Amino acid sequence: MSLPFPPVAPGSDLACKCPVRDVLDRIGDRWSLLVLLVIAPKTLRFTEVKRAIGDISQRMLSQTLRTLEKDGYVLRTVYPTVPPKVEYCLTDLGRSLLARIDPLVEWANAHHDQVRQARESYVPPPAATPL
Amino acid sequence: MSLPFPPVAPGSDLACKCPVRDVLDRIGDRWSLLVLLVIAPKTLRFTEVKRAIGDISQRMLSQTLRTLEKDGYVLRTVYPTVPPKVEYCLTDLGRSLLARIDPLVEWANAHHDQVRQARESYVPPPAATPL
DNA sequence: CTGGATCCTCACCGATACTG
DNA sequence: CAGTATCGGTGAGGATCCAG
Repeated sequence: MSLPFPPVAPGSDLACKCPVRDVLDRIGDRWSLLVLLVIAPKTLRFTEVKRAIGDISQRMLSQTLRTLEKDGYVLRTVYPTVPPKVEYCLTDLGRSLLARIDPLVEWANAHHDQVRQARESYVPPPAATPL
Repeated sequence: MSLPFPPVAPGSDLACKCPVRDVLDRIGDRWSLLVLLVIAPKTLRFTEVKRAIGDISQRMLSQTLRTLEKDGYVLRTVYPTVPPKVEYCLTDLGRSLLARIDPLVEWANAHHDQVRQARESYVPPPAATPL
């Protein structure tokens, strides 16, 4: 089998975690990827990240940044000032990952129209022959 | 700003849909990516796809394949035989997309250990100074 | 400013049963 | 074999309040 991941027995503990799922399930969530892209160009503060994305709750941003930091993609720097100041930037690992993601972003921008067109022109197969 | 996507006003209709979100939110769901990877090497039948992934319900496989077909990534071919036979394969668009995803998969396999290690060695900042 | 704690809702998804 | 329909549990995530 040349699959990049093994089949998972339905009953098995999900902890099996093939690399593909383990890594991509994380950055595949609603916000992680956007956060990585936002802080990629330059180090940003919490509020700046929030503003750059726009629609993201404080809760989710905090949570997402924490996970990204935990996975080693993001470096969190705290300045013990008052009011507090916290900066976020990519680690080498984060930049390494993002290098593989950028082509994907470019692709999305380039082929977005094509996808939208496919959606519009799609005709669902007849569910069942009515009388 | 050199961001690959614009900020989204919190109150705004989500239909704004920048390409990045529109494309990646879809394939970023739990199953789409796995399905694409599974049918990439060769055309497969419904049951074969299901078996290859292992833990995926009939419902989600059906639903995922339908969406992928609608977005133009997957071609669905029905053979009017009995019992019915339906085959799924990638379209050119699907292969084009997958070409940008494969590097990501390779990266995941290559750096999985590094990520896992980062997670283990992570120490959360003290929540608050206890008495 | 930077979050943590709580509450609450809704969409996701699995299980099951049924059809062509 | 290849799905659709329905039901119900669960968890992601938004809103809000509070603290350092």
